[in-house]
Amino acid sequence: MDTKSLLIETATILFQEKGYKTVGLNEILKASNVSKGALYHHFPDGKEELLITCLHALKEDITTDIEAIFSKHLTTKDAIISTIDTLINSFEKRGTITGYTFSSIVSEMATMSEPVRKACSELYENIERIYCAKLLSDGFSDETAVSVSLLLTASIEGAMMLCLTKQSTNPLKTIAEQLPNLLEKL
Amino acid sequence: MDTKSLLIETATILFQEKGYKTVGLNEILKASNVSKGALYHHFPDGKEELLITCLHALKEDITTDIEAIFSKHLTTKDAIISTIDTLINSFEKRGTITGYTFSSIVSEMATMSEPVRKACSELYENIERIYCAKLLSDGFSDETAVSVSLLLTASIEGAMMLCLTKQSTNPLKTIAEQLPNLLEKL
DNA sequence: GTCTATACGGTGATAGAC
DNA sequence: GTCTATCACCGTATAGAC
Repeated sequence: MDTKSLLIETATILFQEKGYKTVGLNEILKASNVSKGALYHHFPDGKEELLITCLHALKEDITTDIEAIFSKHLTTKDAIISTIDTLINSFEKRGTITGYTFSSIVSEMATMSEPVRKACSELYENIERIYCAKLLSDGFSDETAVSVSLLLTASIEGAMMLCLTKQSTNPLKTIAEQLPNLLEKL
Repeated sequence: MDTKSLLIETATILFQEKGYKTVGLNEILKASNVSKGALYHHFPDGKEELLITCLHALKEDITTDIEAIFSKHLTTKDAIISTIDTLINSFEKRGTITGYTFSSIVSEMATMSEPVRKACSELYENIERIYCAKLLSDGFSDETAVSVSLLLTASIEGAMMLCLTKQSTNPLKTIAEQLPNLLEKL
């Protein structure tokens, strides 16, 4: 793999696991066996440019993954359960959730850097768009679809936070039980 | 006010607004007009001890505030709407949410420091306990009350994250519309 | 209890050889 | 394109006077 891709890949994992400020350039460099000079060659604006590039790459990956899950299931209900299952598995394997969340980056950087905030915003919008499309195909009205897709995104993101805090997958499991309730009874 | 309380108060606000790593000791000291020597007199273990103390104080404050709101309303539905309204007002006034969330600290520190993780965990448990008690008094079963109180906590926390990202209060407003739906149709 | 001055490590970033 | 050496700066933490 080329140096730039390697940098993006390792940095993405580290940022997701530990947040932005916590991860130093040296840590990324050591983990990827790349020199400081090479990094600044590919990312002249340094750490923040690297982060934004990571977020863009992450957007593509997440979109692809969730779309794959959603195309495999007929209803939003089934697709959401399957999505949450994937998150639970990821959490049980790695202890942290990588690949789907970036809450640490949002809460650290949303108020500090406008470009980063925008990149995060686009990411959430993409996720909501997928949920929304499925809800529409389920037969929900435009308005409900938009509202519910936001509620789904919020509750999943919040549940991941609770999983991190309680160091348990129970929060995700609980909402996986409760959310279908909501989707059926609309 | 005594130095120690002043330190806790200003640090709490800054940590909530900007996260843990982002806020330097110097920034806290300058904002509170306290010297470095005084800080290390009151908090010999430094920054992390200060953070944990802040989280404990925050737990008391949040518990008191939410309990006050919940005692003013008859049903969980009304109480939750009122709670979310408070959050929306706070967000519209200050631009960031202080006083109720600490997501930045959770996502930054949960995997890094066990004592901090524990303090955050206690905070969430307190909030969920209040929700749960009200749900029981609404007549829900034990099991549903526990599950729903977790879903409420998760969706509110997640919605605040989305508000931060989108720089809008719409996410909170949307879930304020959707959650009653869930509470009625159980 | 509070102050100032200082220590020391690590940070992001740059320069220049190859 | 990649390396090493070096930069200035800021972080937390400490020491000792008052």
